[in-house]
Amino acid sequence: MYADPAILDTELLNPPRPAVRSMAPAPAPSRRTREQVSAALELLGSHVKPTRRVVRAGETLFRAGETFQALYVMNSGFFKMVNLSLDGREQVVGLKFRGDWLGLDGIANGRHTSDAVALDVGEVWAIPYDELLAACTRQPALMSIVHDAMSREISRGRDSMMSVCTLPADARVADFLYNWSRAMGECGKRTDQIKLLMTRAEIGSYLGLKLETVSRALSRLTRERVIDVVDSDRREIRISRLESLAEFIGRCIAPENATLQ
Amino acid sequence: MYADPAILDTELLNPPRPAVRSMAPAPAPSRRTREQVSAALELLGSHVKPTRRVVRAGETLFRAGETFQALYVMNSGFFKMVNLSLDGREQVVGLKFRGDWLGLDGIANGRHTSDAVALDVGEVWAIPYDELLAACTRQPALMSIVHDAMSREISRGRDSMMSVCTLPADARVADFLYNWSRAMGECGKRTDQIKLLMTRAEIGSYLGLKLETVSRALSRLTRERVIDVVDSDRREIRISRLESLAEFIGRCIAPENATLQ
DNA sequence: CGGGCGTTTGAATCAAATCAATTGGAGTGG
DNA sequence: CCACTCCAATTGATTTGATTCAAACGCCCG
Repeated sequence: MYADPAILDTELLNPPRPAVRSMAPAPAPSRRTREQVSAALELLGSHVKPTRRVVRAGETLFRAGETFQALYVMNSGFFKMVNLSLDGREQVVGLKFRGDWLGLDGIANGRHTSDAVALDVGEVWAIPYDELLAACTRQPALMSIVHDAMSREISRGRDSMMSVCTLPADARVADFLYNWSRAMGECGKRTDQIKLLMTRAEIGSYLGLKLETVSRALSRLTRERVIDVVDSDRREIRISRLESLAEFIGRCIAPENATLQ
Repeated sequence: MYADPAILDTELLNPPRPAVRSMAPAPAPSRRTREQVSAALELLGSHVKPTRRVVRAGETLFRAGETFQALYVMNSGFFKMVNLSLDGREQVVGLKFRGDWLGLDGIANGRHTSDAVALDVGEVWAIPYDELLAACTRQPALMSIVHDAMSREISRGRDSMMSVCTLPADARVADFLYNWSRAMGECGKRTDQIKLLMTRAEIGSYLGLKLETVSRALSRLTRERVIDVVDSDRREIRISRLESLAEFIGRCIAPENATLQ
């Protein structure tokens, strides 16, 4: 994404690649469709009997430290995953949408390692882990679904890492909006107007920024007509064209090329 | 880790927790023993027939964009995972040690999303994914191993995120050394003297820092007698006491408390 | 011996954090 | 209804931690 053919493959950290490689098909953006998610949920519902649970905004599904015994699949709603280190540092380390699984990090540990906090009303399906394992051996398709979910979480984590480590503040916020909008698309919701369910502080936490920096970035995006803050409480954002967000990011990375050429 | 009872649970991003919660058992640090890893490898070897492959330093096991068809389990050696975005940003997004799995992010995609580059000679076991799936249905214990590996990768990714987003540069480098040393322990190697197999630039990339910043951090750690650069090519690091690294991190977070009290 | 690369270190610069003040709702209670 | 507080957000001024730019060193290798 945000392709800019000007700069490509610095070969800084990697052995030189074969020339063809730049021509290789773009790493597929791991897009899921609403239908795929629904199909997965359906399969799941028919092979295990998940306990449906409705959560309201602010409720906590589980907390770090609690013993792990069930996974949760989101049927609707939004969650943030919050990590707290022993020395008191706290961070939003992930955001979850429909079709995502919660609690995967607990499998290896026997304990959850973060808190799952609902950002809105939603429904999750609780699946005791041992039951899931049993069902997976009977139903290989189910196993694939679980693996896919875990794999996707790994990829997303890396993308976040990339964003945080290689993008300046403004671009990071733009990237955040871009991804949120895409996620809405995957849930079958509108992508051109999104409701941020977090405070600036929470967004900042997720992006490794302070709340003032997030606010300034949003102001700049508004000033440059990339977004509109449709208001009431400043959390409703209109995105005219999704590509303009990508372009904005490109401008942040390769500045002053606006005048160039 | 790096517990400092002074600051605890800011409740900034979270609903207030029940008071007992601070007393809950510390989130288990997901420690693996050398024996656990060996047992897993053994089970794996006896239920699928992995193709053993020896890689030499600098070799690439797979590249982003290649079609995914096999997973790789490390029996020895070290790998870095490198992501390259289309606009030319490049980053080391993960480090892998014995017992770790490579390529998990490809499952959901059908393509690998990063390059796996060996930092040293090592042996990996290649396991075609479809064979693994088949074996998992026959052998539930195998499935658990795979899930554990994925789960651990998810947790580790979040830990990295925490480190990058909430620690200042010096502490990040210290944390990096701490984790590397722990990882060596899990491989059954010495933890008090470690050989960094990366340049400062690579370490910086992994930590979201520039190479000069990494260098300065290492200098400071040396000056404060937390580490020794045992030299030749500056990559061999002696760590007298692992706890002093944790203490150093604590000092970075809560400065000037040295004089306080 | 000379060139290249990784590293260290200093000085200048810059992006983001910090500090601080103001606004504007939402909710409360008189 | 208005005065009140509380909290999220915005914006400006200032500071600071990390980057950038630059120079120099040591080491390996042809």
